Amino acid sequence: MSYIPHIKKIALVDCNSFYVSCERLFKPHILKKPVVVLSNNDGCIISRSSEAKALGIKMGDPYFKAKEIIIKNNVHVFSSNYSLYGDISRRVMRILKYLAPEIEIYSIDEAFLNLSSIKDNILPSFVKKVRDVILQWTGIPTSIGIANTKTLSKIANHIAKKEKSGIVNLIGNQNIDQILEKIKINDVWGVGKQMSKFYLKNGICNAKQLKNTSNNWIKSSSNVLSSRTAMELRGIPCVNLETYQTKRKSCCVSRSFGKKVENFQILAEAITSYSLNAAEKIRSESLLAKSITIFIRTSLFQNKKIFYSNSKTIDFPIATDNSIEIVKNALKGLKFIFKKGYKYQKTGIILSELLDSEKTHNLFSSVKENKIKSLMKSIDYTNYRYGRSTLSLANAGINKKWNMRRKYSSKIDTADFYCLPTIKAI
DNA sequence: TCTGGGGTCCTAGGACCC
DNA sequence: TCTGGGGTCCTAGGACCC
Repeated sequence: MSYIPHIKKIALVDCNSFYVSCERLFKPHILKKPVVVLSNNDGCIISRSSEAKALGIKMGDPYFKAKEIIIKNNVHVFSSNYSLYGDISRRVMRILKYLAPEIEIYSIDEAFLNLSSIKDNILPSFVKKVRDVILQWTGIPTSIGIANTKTLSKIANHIAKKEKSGIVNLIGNQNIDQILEKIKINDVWGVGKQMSKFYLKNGICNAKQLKNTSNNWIKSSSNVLSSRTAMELRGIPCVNLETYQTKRKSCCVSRSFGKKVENFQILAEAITSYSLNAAEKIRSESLLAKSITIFIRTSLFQNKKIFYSNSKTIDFPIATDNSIEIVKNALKGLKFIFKKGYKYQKTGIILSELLDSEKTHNLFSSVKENKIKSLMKSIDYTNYRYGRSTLSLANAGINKKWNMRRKYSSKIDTADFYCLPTIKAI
């Protein structure tokens, strides 16, 4: 068990209904109204304003199932716009880096702060300032939970969401057991669907009960991660703060189709386009891929008898970031697993065993390879400058009829000059 | 008609070796 | 004829996160 003594105070900063808050930035008229944001393809509900939550709309609900409530209550609906959310996220994180001594960016809308060096007497005013500055500079409301461990700071944050101040500090709280008793077992960070079911079967229904369960029993009936969670509930830090950004180990690009696809050529277009996308991504992070996995599948929600899912992994002879090489192998893999007569719903590729290209030297690098490198560089620059897919391979298709649905896009993007919000002078 | 996408880590079990 | 036991490495699949 790893014990991490230097962390004493951890804050979790979480943006409230982040995607909804981003959409609201440029549309003040939806500020107090129920709003939801849909996943890719307008499939599921992935962000809800508090007003939408109050209507009983659940996280992850398929859109078509919630449609009735949505129409009846005049809920504002948006397709997701990741370019905008990513840009706003970067702004929030920049502020946190500026204000906090140490930060771990945990997800697009969350960050852990190490506040161990901040004295107890100024902690409340410090945290309030963080919250106020983010709101003032970006317009994004946040909640902040403070505790001795990451798991407890998650719980503090969970409670802070309902507080008017938006801030909850559990450090030194004498009634911690009473608080943990009110936290349902499936709301504990690190306890998912399967473990909840198992714990409930064994009479462990809330965070307090998990905290008081023996480590040995947890470890033997589950794994080390679960026992770490229990330790963290006791206030013993076991999950470290990752303050430096490690390079990713894999890169996946996949999408569901707007309409089911049977035709090989259309699948090939999609796979080509996703491969180009992934290749560009790893180049921008100076990574090289050692292998590629291509996968296709039919819908999970239809007739199980006609379900087909398959994948193929191909190793590159030499780790690469070359778009042409990656596309070539992706199509080879697709040919291998494609079966006629199925209505495909989703396809994608995963580049894995990623290496840091700055640390990798190829003994066989040649003049030809250097030429390819500079070709990739100019493609990336052009696409950065003039918009993605300005330069592409003909194989990726021009019309992209298979592209996903985005019926309710706000078409605002603070990261793209041509999609900036405009103000009409009257 | 319509049910997201992108990650990480752990474990069990097989293959292989001595 | 009897057919051991312990170690490592790899991979697929599962569970979790947002």
